[in-house]
Amino acid sequence: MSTKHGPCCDITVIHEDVVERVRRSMPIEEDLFTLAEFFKVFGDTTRIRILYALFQTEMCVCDIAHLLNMSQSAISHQLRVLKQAKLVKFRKEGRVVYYSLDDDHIKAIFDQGYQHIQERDN
Amino acid sequence: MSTKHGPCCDITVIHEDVVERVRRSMPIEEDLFTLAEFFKVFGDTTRIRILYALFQTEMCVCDIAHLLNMSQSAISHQLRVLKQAKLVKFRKEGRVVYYSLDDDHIKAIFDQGYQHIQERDN
DNA sequence: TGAACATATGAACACATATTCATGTATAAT
DNA sequence: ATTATACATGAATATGTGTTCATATGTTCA
Repeated sequence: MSTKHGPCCDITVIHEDVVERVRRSMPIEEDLFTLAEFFKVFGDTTRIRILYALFQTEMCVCDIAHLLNMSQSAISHQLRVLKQAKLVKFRKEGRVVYYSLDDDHIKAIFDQGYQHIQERDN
Repeated sequence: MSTKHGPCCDITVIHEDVVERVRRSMPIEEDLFTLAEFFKVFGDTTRIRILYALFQTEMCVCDIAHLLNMSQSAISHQLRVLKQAKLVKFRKEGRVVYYSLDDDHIKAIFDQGYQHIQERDN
């Protein structure tokens, strides 16, 4: 294992060879950004609660708002985020809009998250 | 399907029965919060990049900083977040601190995320 | 047509968060 | 001991984000 030292943009590097090898294995920047953006959607309690609700059945906006004890506007804004991430889809029936899940991976991702947390908090 | 209407905290409810049924199926508030907190950790490009680097090998702080072309301080702060989430562990060797992954689910979660994104962006 | 209603949306505000900067701590080397 | 090094950390700052408020849009019903 090399023990080279050297500054680069004011940063000391200890294992130049390791850094180079890892650098070549890294996914492209754009993909990493997209992945982070995707997980950011799950990083909010309100959106998590909406998704868990939709695991059970499709629901209209005002029912979700009632269920979560939040304003219709707040829910609508969050549904837009979920819609943009293509995690939910919707159908209109008159003036009522019913939202439902639009992805099979959500449950799997949640379960993986739960597993980690449970093992972690022991 | 019932079509009851009624105000609750200024919110109209259309399907009272559906709301009640879903409410009973919801996980407890604390778990949903914890899960959101967990996913929040993945919702940042820097942390995602660190984790991808550590998929390859353990690395010390300054090497990670060099790899990602960021300051030592910025990396150190983010490593603290990853450490608190128990996603990485570390070992000290003199003054050098080597970080590595501390969870088997990370790769699986990332793969699920990638799958969704790939299917979505077609 | 007009009123009521379900939802969407832009702007404002409050709060969270990522990075920088300065500095502290611990270890190694001279 | 003193200096240099690798990392950690608190404070400050800038940027991002969630909710509220007001209002717009589109549909139903009288």
